[in-house]
Amino acid sequence: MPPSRSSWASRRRPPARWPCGRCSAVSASRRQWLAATWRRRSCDGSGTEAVDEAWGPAVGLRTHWCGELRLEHAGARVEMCGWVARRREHGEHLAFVDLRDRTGIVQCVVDGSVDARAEQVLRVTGTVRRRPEGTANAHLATGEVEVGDCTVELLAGAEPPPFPVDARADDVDETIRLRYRYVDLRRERMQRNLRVRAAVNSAVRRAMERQGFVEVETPMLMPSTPEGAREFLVPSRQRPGSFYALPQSPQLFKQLLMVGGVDRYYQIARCLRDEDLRADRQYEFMQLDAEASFVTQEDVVGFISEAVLDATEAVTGERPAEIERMTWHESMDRYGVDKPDLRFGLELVELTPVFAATGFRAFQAPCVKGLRVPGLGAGITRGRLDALTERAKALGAKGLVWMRVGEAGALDSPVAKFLSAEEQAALVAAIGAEPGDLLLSVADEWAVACEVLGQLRNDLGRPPVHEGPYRYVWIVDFPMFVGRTEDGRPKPGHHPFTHPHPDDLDRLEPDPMGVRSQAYDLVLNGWELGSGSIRIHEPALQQRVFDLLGIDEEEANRRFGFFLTPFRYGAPPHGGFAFGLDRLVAILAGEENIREVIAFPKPQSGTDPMTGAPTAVDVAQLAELGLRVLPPKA
RNA sequence: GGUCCCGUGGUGCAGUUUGGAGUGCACGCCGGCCUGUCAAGCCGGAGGCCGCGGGUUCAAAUCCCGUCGGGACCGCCA
Repeated sequence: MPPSRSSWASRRRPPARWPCGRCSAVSASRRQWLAATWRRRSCDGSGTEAVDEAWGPAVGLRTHWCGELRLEHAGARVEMCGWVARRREHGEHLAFVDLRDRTGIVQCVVDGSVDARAEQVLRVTGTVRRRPEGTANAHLATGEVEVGDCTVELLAGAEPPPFPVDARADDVDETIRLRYRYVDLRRERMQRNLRVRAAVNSAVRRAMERQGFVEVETPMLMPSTPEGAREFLVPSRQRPGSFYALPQSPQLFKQLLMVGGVDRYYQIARCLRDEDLRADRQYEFMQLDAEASFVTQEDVVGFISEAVLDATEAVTGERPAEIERMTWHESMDRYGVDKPDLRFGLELVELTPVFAATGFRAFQAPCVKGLRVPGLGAGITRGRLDALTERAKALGAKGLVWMRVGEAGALDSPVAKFLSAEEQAALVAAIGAEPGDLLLSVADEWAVACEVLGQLRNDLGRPPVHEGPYRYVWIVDFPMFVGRTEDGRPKPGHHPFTHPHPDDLDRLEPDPMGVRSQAYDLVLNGWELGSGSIRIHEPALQQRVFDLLGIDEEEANRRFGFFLTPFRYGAPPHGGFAFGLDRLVAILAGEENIREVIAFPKPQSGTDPMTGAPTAVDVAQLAELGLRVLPPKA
């Protein structure tokens, strides 16, 4: 069932300052286009009014900001600086110039002609006045007033912009937007996203400091640790042939800060990973990184909850309810993923008991899971059903059973004839089927059945990022190990320093795959914001875990030596967390793609259309580093 | 490394299925007109190696092969 929209709708009201096409002089086609634009803007992360305040004093070449002028300013002599958003000339006696700065747009009236071109930089001096009767513009925050008797001073000329500097640029090829990012950033959407980001950073800092955390910076140049993500390497000039690595995260250093008695550390840290880019991944990204000593998992969860709830409130003006908890097992069982989107229902239904004694071979499996999609059964095409089946197979299922629910609960499905009347009735009852529903089912190992249906659930029901409430959830009790290596060793689910769940310590050796860890993820609307854990601080326990992983003392010292030695000098119990600020900002700004909330991001290719990076470098520069570039592979 | 989608004046799109002159739409740009517009309006104009290379053909934006660029996803991201 769709998420409740009532509270959301009131918060996400359309920003009245956008044109809606009701202006009489606009042609029919333009009016249609404007209306479409207005609709699009109206649901595009506009619940961010809380950040549209506090511009600071207008000083220097200006006395006021463009976007702040209201009726109360009528009569004031004002000076403003900005870019020409729009010019409307009416012959030699009257011209309008819409001047834009980061706060908004105001209409300036020139009694005469003006040679203003788009995106020129102007300083305008004039007098604020109420607009003449009938000429107010309800779509502009400053629409009740205008600046009259204007004189215009040209501060800088401008070539025509490569794309319209307004909402139309949303449709422009992203490479072009990035090549001219300095133009793109003038747009309201980009300005708003930057302010949302700043508000989140600020709120997070204040929350951490209020809770006694101290900001400490950690090195960007560190030794390479080939675990996990691929690293960026930096060649050493003084020691040719040796390399630094840029940090994937401050993980190791923050634990050393705990040994160092800092007790509560946080940092808004830049992290770098040389992995392929995605809508939610950049080479370089920002994390709130935190660690605390002498604390439990509950304490860490509390600290971080405070930070993200503060950040949410700072952006939206509303504080979400306390963040709920869910075990990893429950999340997989009910939603089929470890990062459930709780904005919509479509929960997975347990059907194993229903088919415990079935004669239908496809359902003779350790686990049978079902998904009821209300109303989708009516009118769905065979092609769509085939596509769903293919999707399920691509996700690892042996197949997908689909059933359309007809009148009186009759099941329309290629496999209906294999199911007894009792089984069909029990299925309808268990899953709560109604006429018109589409039922999907996967039978397999528990994990496969859950994961496949969980992905289909997202495919079929997940709302756009800017819709619905903010549904944070903590996923706890992750398994300590996930899968096995080729030689049968368990693989760590989080990282090898994660503390096992205290209740499971005795099962570590006999049943490692059944051991839970004290690792926890924070999830918001189906996005994994970040993860954390209580760390192992006892060398003996660390050795037990290394033994399980097949890491002997020699290898441990070689790989983690600088990190393990300090733990012999008195390491407090500690744990921490890190979450991705770019992702949090994107969701709070209503953006599907974190590139929209980064001032200068890189596209999927990893190259920068504006600066050209990465570039070749001079041979002499390489020689100084003791490097030579191999010829390209044939 | 893989799968799929997209490259047509400065921008966004039609046109490609079924080959027939760079054919069209909206915006922008340049010039002119216009005293209340507001993503102004009216008139006129300029602007194209249809990403690039090769092939098929009398003829290629269109069909085929390759390549480059961009995007989404899988792998990857402890």
